[in-house]
Amino acid sequence: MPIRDSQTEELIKATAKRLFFSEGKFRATTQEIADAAGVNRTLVNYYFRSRDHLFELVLKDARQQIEERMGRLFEMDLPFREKIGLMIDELLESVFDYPFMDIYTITSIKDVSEGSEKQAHNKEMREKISHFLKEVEKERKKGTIRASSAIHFFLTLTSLMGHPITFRGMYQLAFDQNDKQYKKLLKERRELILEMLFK
Amino acid sequence: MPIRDSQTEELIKATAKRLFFSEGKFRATTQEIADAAGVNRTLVNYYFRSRDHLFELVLKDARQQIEERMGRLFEMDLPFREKIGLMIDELLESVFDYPFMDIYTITSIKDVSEGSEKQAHNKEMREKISHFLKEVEKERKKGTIRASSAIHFFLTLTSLMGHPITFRGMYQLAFDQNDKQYKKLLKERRELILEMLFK
DNA sequence: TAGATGATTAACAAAATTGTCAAACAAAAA
DNA sequence: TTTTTGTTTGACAATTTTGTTAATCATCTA
Repeated sequence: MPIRDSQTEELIKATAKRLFFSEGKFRATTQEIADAAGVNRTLVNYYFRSRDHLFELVLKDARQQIEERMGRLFEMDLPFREKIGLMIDELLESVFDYPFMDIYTITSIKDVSEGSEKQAHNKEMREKISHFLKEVEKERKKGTIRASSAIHFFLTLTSLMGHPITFRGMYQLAFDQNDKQYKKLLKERRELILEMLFK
Repeated sequence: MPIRDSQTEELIKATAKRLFFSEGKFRATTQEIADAAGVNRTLVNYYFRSRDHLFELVLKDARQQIEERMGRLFEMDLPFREKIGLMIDELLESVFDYPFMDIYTITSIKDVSEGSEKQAHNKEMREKISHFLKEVEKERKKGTIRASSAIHFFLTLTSLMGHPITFRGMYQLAFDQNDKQYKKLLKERRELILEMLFK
């Protein structure tokens, strides 16, 4: 099958993405990736040079996928409370795909600080957060939100949204719930979170 | 220095604990551990047989350290709100020591489900949580807390307490804060969290 | 002082993982 | 059909990490 019609490259990439960031197997070997994709191990090198190269590519891909969605939301001109509501929906639906994305970020935070490309990603993140904090501060002065400062609002929001997703595996085990039950539980939290954040 | 007066064993254990669960280097090799402790690599094997053996030992150790403190708190006969306040303090002071403890738990959650010893730890955890949930439910019926159910209360509490600690590295980078500043920020959240949880 | 005991070390072997290479293969183009 | 191009495979070498072994060292005790 010449002339680049093979789906193998895409298959390997998708499989690696799932292993790394959906199942949290950051240490998956080339052999494990190849087995999961049902292809010969050498093909991983053939299409992606090295394991590290593949990892970086997939990391960038998954991040972009998440950030694009969230980015569009940030830009929208909506009442503040509605926007936050949409952010919660967004997380519940999309970030659910890669629950181990942010865990990787934490465990590699020291490496993240170094490296020019990572520095850039870093700066971009800080700017986005800074922009969001200003928006929150405006709202806070209007007196519609409970938090005593923009940072506290931000931390409360991300905590309430992120933690139950990050620790999903643990809580499903602890509460003895299957995927469907747990998702339902998280959906119930939408209004609950909004009421905690706003007066 | 014969007759077991060497501090090397303890030094290696402490160093490994720090690397694994304070710095999040779960993959630290025997060589890295030995270097960090300033001893010969072979001594890791001499005292602990294998790397896995050392890891399990240190994991058990760190967990016990955390659970003992939190356990005592659970047992105490105090007004509910005070108890929750103490739990928050506890986390802010002690769990700070091993911020990567729970991250390890997540990434190894599937392995955790298997293995008889791990099954036991699992069951113990579920019983503790179940006991706590009953206590919350009693309180909820009294009408002193906001949450619509014990599980929601539990999730809100752990989210607000845990998330800023889990993601400490990221947030310190994002907000450009040093350790002292961030700890101060977290202390400010104590009252804030209590007000969100209780009427 | 001589022997015993525990601590430390360097050298070695085994296993796992990675990346490269040349050969085999399949389908399209000449 | 033959050639070309891209794909797939097995074999190999290099590297990393681990755990064992035997030798050496230091101190305590008889």
